[in-house]
Amino acid sequence: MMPEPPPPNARRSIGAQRNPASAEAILSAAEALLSEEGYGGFSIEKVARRARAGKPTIYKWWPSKAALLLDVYQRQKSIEMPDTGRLEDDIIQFIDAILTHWRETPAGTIFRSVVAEAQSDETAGAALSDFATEREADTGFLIWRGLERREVRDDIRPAEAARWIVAYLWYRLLTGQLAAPGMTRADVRILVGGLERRP
Amino acid sequence: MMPEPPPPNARRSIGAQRNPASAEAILSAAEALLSEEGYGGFSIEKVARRARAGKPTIYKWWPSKAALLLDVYQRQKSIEMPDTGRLEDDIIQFIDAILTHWRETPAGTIFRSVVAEAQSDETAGAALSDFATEREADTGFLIWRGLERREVRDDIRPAEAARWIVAYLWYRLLTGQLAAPGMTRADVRILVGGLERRP
Amino acid sequence: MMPEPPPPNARRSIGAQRNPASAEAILSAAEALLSEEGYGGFSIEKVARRARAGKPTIYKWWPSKAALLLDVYQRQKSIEMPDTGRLEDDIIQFIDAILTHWRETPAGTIFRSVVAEAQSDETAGAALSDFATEREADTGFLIWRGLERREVRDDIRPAEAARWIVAYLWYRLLTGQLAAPGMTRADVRILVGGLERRP
Amino acid sequence: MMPEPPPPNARRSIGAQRNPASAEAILSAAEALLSEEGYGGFSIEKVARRARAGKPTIYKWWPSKAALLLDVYQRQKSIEMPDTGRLEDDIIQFIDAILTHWRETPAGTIFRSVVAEAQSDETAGAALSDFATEREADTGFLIWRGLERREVRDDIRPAEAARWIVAYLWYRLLTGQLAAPGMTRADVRILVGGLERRP
DNA sequence: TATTAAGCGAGACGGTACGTCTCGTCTTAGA
DNA sequence: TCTAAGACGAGACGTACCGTCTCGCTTAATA
Repeated sequence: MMPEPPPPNARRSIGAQRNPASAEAILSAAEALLSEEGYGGFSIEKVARRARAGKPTIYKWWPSKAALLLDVYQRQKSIEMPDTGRLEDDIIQFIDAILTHWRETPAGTIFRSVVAEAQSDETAGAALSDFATEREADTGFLIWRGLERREVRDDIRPAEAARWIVAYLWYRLLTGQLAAPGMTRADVRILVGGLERRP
Repeated sequence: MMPEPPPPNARRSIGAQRNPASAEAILSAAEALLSEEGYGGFSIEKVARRARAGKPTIYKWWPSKAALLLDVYQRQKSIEMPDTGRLEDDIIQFIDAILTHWRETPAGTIFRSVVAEAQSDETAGAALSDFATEREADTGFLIWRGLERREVRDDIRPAEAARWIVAYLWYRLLTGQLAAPGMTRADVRILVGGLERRP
Repeated sequence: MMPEPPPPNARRSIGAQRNPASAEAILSAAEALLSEEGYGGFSIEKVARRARAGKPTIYKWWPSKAALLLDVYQRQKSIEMPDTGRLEDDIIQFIDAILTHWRETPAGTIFRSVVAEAQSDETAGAALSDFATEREADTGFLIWRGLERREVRDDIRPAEAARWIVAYLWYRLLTGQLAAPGMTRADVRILVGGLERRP
Repeated sequence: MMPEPPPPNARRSIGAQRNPASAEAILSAAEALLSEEGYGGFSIEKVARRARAGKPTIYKWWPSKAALLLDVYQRQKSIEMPDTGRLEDDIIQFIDAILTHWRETPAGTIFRSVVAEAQSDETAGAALSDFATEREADTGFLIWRGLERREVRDDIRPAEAARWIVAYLWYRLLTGQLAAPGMTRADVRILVGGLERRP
């Protein structure tokens, strides 16, 4: 009935300050859980069990499932921008690198979870919206470099153009089309070349 | 101990066949619930209560939450294809019509729910993937008409081009950017005209 | 979507230990429910509702309906052994006291429920069997005192003789013959005096 | 969606009259179900499935689970009264014969189910009470023959004395003490000889 | 050096929802 | 008119999580 003393090797409080080992254990457990069971099998309860952490400890630092998911996603390593010297190839390589990353690491599952969570949690929704804007800006660098190289039309604004790329990436993820070799090249040709017949 | 007989005006069995009134009541209740409380407040339990239906009746016909959500979404009325005589305006009007539809009817919330559900339910995932392909084909009609009118480059394949449009629509929905007047026009200009500097 | 916090006056956790107030509320609710609706109207669901307790709280401490019923029965106050100085009167008074107790308090309904439950639940079956043995031993005290007083034949073993009394009590309960004044006296005469014609 | 035609070998209506084959199939299915799964696994639903009968057909002829259980019990073959020429042996043999019957055929399980059902169903309760009275009368025959043989005290009334025997039998059944060789002999000695020390 | 204050694990708590089972009623289609 | 079939509203089953609360311990910062 009385609480057992914890096993001697357990993490304990380190005083009136956050224990980084706990935060680390929780994030790792969440990541592992997501990659093993996906969003459907993800719960704070399981994370706590796996991390040997108390639920209130989790809620204290991440007030919602969404917050924890976002933190887990932020931990994933980011993708380097390719530099082939040619816009079209840059975009293709960038897209394929991200799709591969999503396919071969937990990152894809984690991000799908964030998107799902954002549909029912307003905080996550706002965070996702901000994140999207940020991705547009980052990705805009590819376009900006194309402008520098005078490959891209002068009236193109990098972030707006990048919006198409980000949307396309999410769409591939959410529809489960992460692995479709060749698809990217054809699709990117359309975006880069436009739809209009040239005079 | 004995189950109460239902009130005399309740829906009853109409024999060894599905009662369409129940199906209707369930779908309506689900739609109303989604539009009032969103995906987060959606549960089979609440749908059953609201529809005055038994849970087993729901599970009998829609084996998962995803199946019910998809059926609710299919009930939404579809959008007519605009025909302005000009590809760019067709696309802009089409996108804005859908965004408006999503913003002003429950359809947006419902579809966000379907997407969320698809991230944890494999069946819904497959259905969403199929649905996406279907939308690409439908939307491809706009491009095809542009080909007919010789507005569009000969080497463009309608469904592939349409994929960009569908992805863009989903992205606007999922990031909560349903109402951004003017945004669509600028973005579509990029897709239609392409990124490349003309020689 | 978010679970409502319980009303401020509700029972809450008192830490990582069982809250006796909850246990008490649950047992009381179960007892009240049984006495009002009988075994047929008894369900864990109703007990939880009535006790304002969560179902999992009940299942945590009483893993089956049978366990809860047995605990509720154990809470009933026990009957004092009469001491009239004469075996036959002791037995009659004992039997009538128990029948009255069963008739005028929830105890009778509760014990009938335990017996019923024991017919489909193995745990309850074993518990009932143990309980019966215990009752035989307890009731044997009446016989033992008769032996002490040299009223009872030397070769009688108290618990065996008491088995007849316990069986008789259960039979009266299960056949709904709790109130039949005079019946007990005649029946007990048979047990005490035996069937055999004396030489 | 439309109901399948039944398999060609199914029992069908034989017109505007009760089909005895259905009644038989239902009773057999109920008996088999009880003996295989016990009272806990017994349900009208399963009986109907097993008998390939419609639930309304069952409810039409047996208005409650209790009624069906009682009918199933009545179908069991009855036990012959032993005639050893000596009261005590008659009673021992009678008791052991019934316990053996209950132990080795479905009859024991069925009767336990009837008793359990009688604790929540008033109809079954009344039927069980009547049944008990009937058993007392039947069993009284043993005592009556003892009277005839002048083995039994003149003031003993057969049905009352038999009540002890019936109670004892039920008790052995309900506490799961069907198989305890030797127990019966010692216990019956007490009943027959009485508790009182002879002067 | 002693006290306080926060963090920590553990886990109980009131709840909601899950997906399944059975209840007893009802209607149909077919013989 | 009776049958098999099965849909129906109702509601209980036992389990998983939710987010909150309290406990008893541990430790760093403060007094």
